Amino acid sequence: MSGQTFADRCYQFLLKIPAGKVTTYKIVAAALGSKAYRAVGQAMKRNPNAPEVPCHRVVNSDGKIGGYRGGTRMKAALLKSEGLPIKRGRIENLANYIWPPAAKRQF
DNA sequence: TATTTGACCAAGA
DNA sequence: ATCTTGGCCAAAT
Repeated sequence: MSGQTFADRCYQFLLKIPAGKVTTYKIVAAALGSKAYRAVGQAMKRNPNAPEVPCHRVVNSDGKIGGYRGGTRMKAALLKSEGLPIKRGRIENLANYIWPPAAKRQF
């Protein structure tokens, strides 16, 4: 069962993310049971299975867009297309769009 | 096998 | 608010 690499497991997790939601590199790594937040991003750059994998839905923990193979500018445009409020290269109310939903109530 | 690399994160000399 | 530093992990070279 563990025939896949860490990167492959990341792709599967990203596929679970619904449109309009985003996640952070740290969350993905934690969901896989590791702290390799850096290895997650590395997996995208090295082998971005794109466009099969929505790697554009992964942002930084600070709500920043983070990096992208095609440029942060394009990544922001894609997220905007998903309905995410991006201001000056940053996502506002990130906790409201993060995935998986952490807080029980976020009013 | 050892070294280097990053689409990161958190804290602050 | 910004920048710097250190740490962290897996995959590539």
